[in-house]
Amino acid sequence: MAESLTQDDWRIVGQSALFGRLDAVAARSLIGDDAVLAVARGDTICRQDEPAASYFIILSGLIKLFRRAADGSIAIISIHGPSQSFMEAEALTGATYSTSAEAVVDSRVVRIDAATLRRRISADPKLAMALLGSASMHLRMLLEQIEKLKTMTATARLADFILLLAGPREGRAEISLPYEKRLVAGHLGMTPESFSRTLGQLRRHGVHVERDKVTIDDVDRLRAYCEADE
Amino acid sequence: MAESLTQDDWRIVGQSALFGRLDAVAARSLIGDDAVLAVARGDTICRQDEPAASYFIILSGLIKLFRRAADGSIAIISIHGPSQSFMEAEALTGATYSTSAEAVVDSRVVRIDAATLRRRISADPKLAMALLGSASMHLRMLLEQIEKLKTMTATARLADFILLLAGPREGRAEISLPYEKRLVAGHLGMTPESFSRTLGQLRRHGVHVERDKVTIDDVDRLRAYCEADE
DNA sequence: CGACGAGTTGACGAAACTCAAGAGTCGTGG
DNA sequence: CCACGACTCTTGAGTTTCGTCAACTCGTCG
Repeated sequence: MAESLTQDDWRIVGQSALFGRLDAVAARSLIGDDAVLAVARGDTICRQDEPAASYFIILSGLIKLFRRAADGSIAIISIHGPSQSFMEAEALTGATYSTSAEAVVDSRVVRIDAATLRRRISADPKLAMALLGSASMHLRMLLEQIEKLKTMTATARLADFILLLAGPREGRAEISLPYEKRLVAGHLGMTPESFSRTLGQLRRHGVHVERDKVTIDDVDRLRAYCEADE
Repeated sequence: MAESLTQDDWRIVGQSALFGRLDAVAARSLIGDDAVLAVARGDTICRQDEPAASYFIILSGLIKLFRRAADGSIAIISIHGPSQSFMEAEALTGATYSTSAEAVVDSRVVRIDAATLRRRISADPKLAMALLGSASMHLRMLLEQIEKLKTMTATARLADFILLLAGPREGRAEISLPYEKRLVAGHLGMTPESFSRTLGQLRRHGVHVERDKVTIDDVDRLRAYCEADE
């Protein structure tokens, strides 16, 4: 289960918002030799409401964060990929995990001990700034998500998501969905059924789907629709 | 426009998550003598996407944070009261404000310079921890909000909100809405019309409304409904 | 082959928004 | 003191959106 980091792993850690501005020595001193956690698809990495003893950086794979509501239904909060970190704010403040984390596909993550981090932070103000930057980024992501949930229809949110995948491209674009459709649906706050229908409706705006491949006839046209809704 | 802090003001600042664990001397050194901003109802304190030069602590009144979407519609993110801080993460990381802030009623806030804070943070690791704690708390609030938007119906969200106001009380409870109904509606992600109707529907569950006074016949019954939805 | 899970599709109903009109409240100015 | 306008809140009617339940297809894997 526990391994040590490869050369490639260190490169990915170095690209993270947390360690990007830290020198390699400082980074290595925070990460133990047996810090790598290999998790299979469906494995739980940490559970909502349990004490936050560690935080994590993703080396490979995909991790979804979700919350379980009082009535048992679950809300997917976000889905993260390589070199992204999660649970740092919880671990640092000694709180409980505010979401559960589960591997969407087989993944590898680095587990970093919170107590060690807390000791280091007193000595290194740069580390504090890095953590604050990361927390600030997460705040921004969540704010955007709330804005979209409150102001956009499900159709618009889906179009927006596809456009996010398309990136800054123009004209025709072909992309593949990064993970299962039911997950995308949950991420966007709708049911798989609605997702399927909505995707069908977008055909009218030049979006074609086959399997997990999505083709956009004209990115700008879709973007225009998305902002105007209509 | 600019005043200095009264004795009471310092007390309120001391109760904030940011300065609660800091000694008074450290707090005073961060806050200038003319730091108090008196804002009238409707005044804007800062604007989304502008560079974050300061952050704020509320002394009195109510401040709403909101985002303007691409299509012009606005999403209320949160509403804060005395001794709560906002924009600290943005100010500290030198980013732009991720929401706009506007006074809901006549209010007084302390403006704190971000550059000063950034200098201090290197010297005082406690300050860094206080800021991280505050950011972590905000993250938690937003997560909860996303969970509720994704899993609860508007009716359940409204019931939940009323229960929040009722606090840990049991049995019969009479409370008054903290601010205009249209604001509450926006906060819960619905239109004023839906809010009005939904409030009417809750009569079936022992909720009576007159003006801004809300009476709950049996808090536990409402709580049960809220968790089961039904 | 058969079981399973993901995805799609259909039918139906409930939830929520829009547009529109009306009631009540408050402050201002004549 | 009253009339007016501005604003909030409510109510009504009609429509759209979205979730639910169910059946069915399809690909995968044993």
